[in-house]
Amino acid sequence: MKELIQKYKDKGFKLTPQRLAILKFMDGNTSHPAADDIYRHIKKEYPTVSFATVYNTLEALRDKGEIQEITIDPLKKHYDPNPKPHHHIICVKCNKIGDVFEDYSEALRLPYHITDKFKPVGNHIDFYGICRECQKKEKRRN
Amino acid sequence: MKELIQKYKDKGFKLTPQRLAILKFMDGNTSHPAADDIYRHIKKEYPTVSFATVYNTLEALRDKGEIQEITIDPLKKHYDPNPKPHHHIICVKCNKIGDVFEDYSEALRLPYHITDKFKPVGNHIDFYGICRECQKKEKRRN
DNA sequence: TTCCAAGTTAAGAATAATTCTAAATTACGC
DNA sequence: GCGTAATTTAGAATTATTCTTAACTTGGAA
Repeated sequence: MKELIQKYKDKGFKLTPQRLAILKFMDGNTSHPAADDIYRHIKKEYPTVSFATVYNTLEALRDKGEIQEITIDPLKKHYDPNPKPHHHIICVKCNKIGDVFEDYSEALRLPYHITDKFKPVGNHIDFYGICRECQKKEKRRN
Repeated sequence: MKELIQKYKDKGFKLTPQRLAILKFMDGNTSHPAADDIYRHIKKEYPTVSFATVYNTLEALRDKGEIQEITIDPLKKHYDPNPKPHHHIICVKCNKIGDVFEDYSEALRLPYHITDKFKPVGNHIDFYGICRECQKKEKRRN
């Protein structure tokens, strides 16, 4: 906790109570929350918090490379406090998102006719699947 | 053209002029248009066309497996008339999207601790890059 | 410790993508 | 040509996200 605060102060990140609450919520969180999940959680402690604060903070953290914005759910962005490059798997039924830390970088080479047109700067794999809970629901329905 | 019509008739897809215009626009289109690109194009020929028609048609085509909905641009969905599984590369500056037909399927195996929790149903790689035009713009700025 | 500038917050308006509604219209098999 | 089921339209509604602006904090400097 102290480390968390120090880490951000060192980076010239002004620490307001709202931001601290967001940082605490995100720290080690593997649920890949969307902005409104974060908003609803922070609102319990700071009932007057606004969406702008949530989005501002997420944007600042993203720009500092502290969190990742995940574009896998067509409905909305999700956020991952783990800044290490990794991949994700999303349940096509309920949209739950899981982490995939496997390293595929060696395999993901682009052919010349692509690198000729685009200078590569990164990649991300969207895996699609059906989570255990949704598999169970499917069975029940039969 | 005749084949295009027959193909959809055979599938029990009611062919209205608006739908035909959308099909024609999409056929062989590699620009990965978003709904409003399609809307603006169709509107030239059918000035009274509505967004609902565009979205309805895209949804129907997606459900029939004729087009793919691409979730790579955090701002909006894009559509690809090529139903064959493949990947994409997006320019992080201008959001232009290119196709990547390389086959990485052998490499994209998921570890057991993931398949234990999610039954895999597919995957898609988002490559990020900077397109030639945006590279040029960057240079000019220096 | 107090002060101040720069950055941050809150409320709500604005924007943008997408979906929904309900009534009018149309495709197409018979 | 008819009837029905599907489709279209206009516009309202919804949802995610961004913007605006005035009031308020934070943290460094005096």
